[in-house]
This record gives sequence, C-alpha cells and structure tokens, in this order.
Amino acid sequence: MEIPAKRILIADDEPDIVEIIQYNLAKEGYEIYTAKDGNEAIERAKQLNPDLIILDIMMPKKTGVEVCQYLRTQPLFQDTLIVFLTALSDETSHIKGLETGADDYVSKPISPKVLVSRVNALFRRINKEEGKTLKIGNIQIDPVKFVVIVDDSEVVLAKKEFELLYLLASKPGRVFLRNEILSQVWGTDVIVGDRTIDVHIRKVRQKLGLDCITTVKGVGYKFEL
Amino acid sequence: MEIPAKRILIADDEPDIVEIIQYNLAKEGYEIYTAKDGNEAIERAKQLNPDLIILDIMMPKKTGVEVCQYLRTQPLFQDTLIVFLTALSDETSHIKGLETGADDYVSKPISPKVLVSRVNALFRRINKEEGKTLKIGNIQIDPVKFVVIVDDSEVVLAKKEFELLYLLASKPGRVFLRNEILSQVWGTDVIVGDRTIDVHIRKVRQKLGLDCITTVKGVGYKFEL
DNA sequence: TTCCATGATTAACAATAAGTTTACACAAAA
DNA sequence: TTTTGTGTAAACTTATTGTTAATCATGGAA
Repeated sequence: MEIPAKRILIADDEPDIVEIIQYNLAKEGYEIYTAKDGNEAIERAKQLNPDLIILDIMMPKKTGVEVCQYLRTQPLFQDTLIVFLTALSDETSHIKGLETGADDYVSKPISPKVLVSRVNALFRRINKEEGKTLKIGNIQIDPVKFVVIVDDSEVVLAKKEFELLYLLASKPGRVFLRNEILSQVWGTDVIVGDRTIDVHIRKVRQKLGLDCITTVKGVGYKFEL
Repeated sequence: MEIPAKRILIADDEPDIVEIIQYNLAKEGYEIYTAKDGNEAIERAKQLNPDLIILDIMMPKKTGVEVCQYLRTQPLFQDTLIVFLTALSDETSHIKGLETGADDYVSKPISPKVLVSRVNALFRRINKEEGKTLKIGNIQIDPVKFVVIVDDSEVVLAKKEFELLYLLASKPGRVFLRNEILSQVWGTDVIVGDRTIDVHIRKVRQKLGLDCITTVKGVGYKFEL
C-alpha cells in the first residue's frame, strides 16, 4: 500500500525561519508548503488541505490564533493538526493557542531537531488514534463519523454507498473488479444482479457531484482524484 | 454510568515541584499520585494504572526515559499518556523522550498554567473524556448531578435515557453502532429487543425538544450539534 | 458503417430499518 | 396498598435503502 507523503503548511513572515523549518522537515520526507501571512495561510490551507499546519503566532494580516480559530470552524480542518510557533516568553498566547484547539506549540528560538521530533510524535499519535479517515484531495471520508466531506460541505451517503466509496477510495487509482467489489461490500453469500453495482456507483457519483469514479470497461471501477 | 476522575502519576525527586504540580492539577479535578524515583514510578504505575504519567527526566534509580521505555514495552501502558519534565537546556534528552514514545514534554522551570493547559489538551486530544460535565453548544450534560440543561432550562431524563445521551454526546459526530450502544448502556449480558433502543432514543429526542441525535440507517446513531 | 457488448440511466418495486403508539411488568415512593 | 415512574415488548406505520428490470447510450470490433 502506497502511503502518500504527509503535507505540511508553514506560515511565518520571517523567511529565515521558514527556510530552516522547510529544510529540516523536507529531509524527513514531508511535503512542505509555505505562506507569508495569516490570509495566505488560510488560502493555501484550503487549496492544499495539508495534514499539519505550523502557524507563527505573530504574523501580518491575521495572527496564528485567528487563523486557527477560523480553520477550526471549517469541517475540513476539524482534524487537521495545528502547531503554533511562539516566542518563549509569550505564555498567555500559547495557552490561548491550546484552548483554541491547537495540537501543540513550539517555542522560539526553534531548534530544528526539536521541531522535527515534535512533528513526528504528533503524526505517530494520530496514526494510533484514527488512522482511518481517508483524505484524497478535497474529499474526506470518515468511517467513524460516517460522513463524507467534499469541499467543506457534508454529503450524506447510504450505508452501501458509503462502503462502496470507502472501498474504492482506500486505494486510489487501483482498479477493483466487479467481483472484488461484490465480495467486499456485499459479502460472498449474497447474490445480487449485475446492475446493482452500477446503480450504486451512479448514486455515489451523483451525490458527490464529482467525477472521481472512473469506469474501466470490461474490468471494473477505480477511484481517481 | 459513572465517569471516574482521571488519574495522574507524578514522578520527580524534587518535593517542591511535585507539590506545585500536584496542587494545580488536583484543582482541575484530577486524582494525583506521586513517586520519588524511577523504580517507584514503575511500581506505582502498575498498581494504579493511571491515565497520564508525568516523568522527570533526571531522577534517581531510573531516569524518566528509562521508565518510559520500560512502560512502553508493557501492553498495559501502550496507550497511557506520558509527559516528560525536562530542563530547558537539555535538548538532547527531550528529543530522546519523544522518540521513546512520550506524548509531550514540558520544560523547567514549570509554569503551572502551561502545564495544566497542556495536560487538559492531551486529554482532550485523546478523547478519553474529562470526567466532567459535557458541554456541546447550548446543551450541558452533568453526570455527577445527573442533570441535563438545554438553553438554561433543566430537562429531567430517566436513567437509561441519560446514559444513552451521555454516551452519544461523549463523542459528538461519531456514530455508535446499535451493538455498541447495547453493550455500553445495557451491558453485554442483558438481551433486549430490537426496538428498545429506538424507543429510548425517541424519548430523549422528545424530552430535549432538539434535533441533535441523527439516525444513520443500518449503522447506528450519532450526536450532532 | 453496423452490430454487439458493456455500462448508464431511470423508475418501479421489494426489503429493511427505524419511528410510533400502546400496553404491561416491575420497582420504588407515597 | 396504591400510585407513579421507568424500562421493555409487541404491533403497526412510515421512510429509506437496496435491487431489479426495462430502456437508452457508447465505444470498439467486424
């Protein structure tokens, strides 16, 4: 199973700091994106849907705390990891940070090693906890909440529809034979007609309003972007 | 359904520090236990099975890192939260701490506020739930007083109804299967008919006068907004 | 081009799950 | 003992979900 690289968005107005962080995290195999101020951070976050966002508290346009507060109101970023960068002395704001829904904070001056360890630890923790929510592009599929989020709006799927989507999306790009789909979603002992899958595929496509399920004629279906 | 207070074990050889931490965390409603060195920490951890362990890195007998390493080999402590206390300058060891499987670290000198926030944040993150009143939007659910408050007015629920609501509300958004609900609220050994849950759900909905329990057909129920 | 195979589409229907109401047993309170 | 409140069951209704079958579109092979 391919595991796509985790994406990290760094937002800080000091280019030097950004560069140091970027360099060190990239070395660990993360995909790094950057932003220079609060507004850009929000914009890029929506664009990229990163797995983790590192926010400097003191930034032009919007402070890190404001960015965090805003993002947390969006369903898409409910579970996104957020880490604050804060001046060591600035105790108040980092408390506010944690209250706001940040997952961690790191004090300046930043030690690259510390930051990397902290980031790794966060991802490790997340993997243990949920490990199940699928994120592909602007789509999130959460089997715990039984919810699909497309571009910030929730889509309600019926049980079979959800299971079908979840199966396909669990290995994006891979083609699932009709047989496979049947036995995975319907089980081996139930016998259903040929058109049943088609109909469900159709409903999913319709509800998502996205062309993300591709037909491979004579073979099966696959989930793609 | 009783929710026991979270138990925290503090291990540090400096009595002053232990006392400060103990005082501040106890004030938050946690149950605090203490140990003076590495060996005692392990011993008491096994005895108490705490929810969170705060380990000073520099301790007699065994260092915090060693204690952590040992505990992580035990299945019982696989998911126990572990936080290190470390001297600010001591960067190496706290990196080692995170690598060892700690969930967080706090630098000395310790600010009580910071520590408390951090501990709260950890528990929130893990969602082991604070044994406290649940507040979701304009609803408050107090398992101690056995009272539900909706928009400033008290709603009286029967025992099973309350337990059911509390379970669902403890993880808003998450879907609980009928099975789960049965075993959590009714227990595994009681066998009740299929419609029993429905009836109770109905009563809760009715009494709350709010549409906050969503049905996911074929799957279960969830608490939302 | 024509034909055939494979899906897509749609509406109708069947199966399933949940909502509702009523009734009843049982325990605690009056 | 009577009353009241709580929890469960049963019978019935309603809504949603899943399946089928009939028909239409499309692309590739002959």
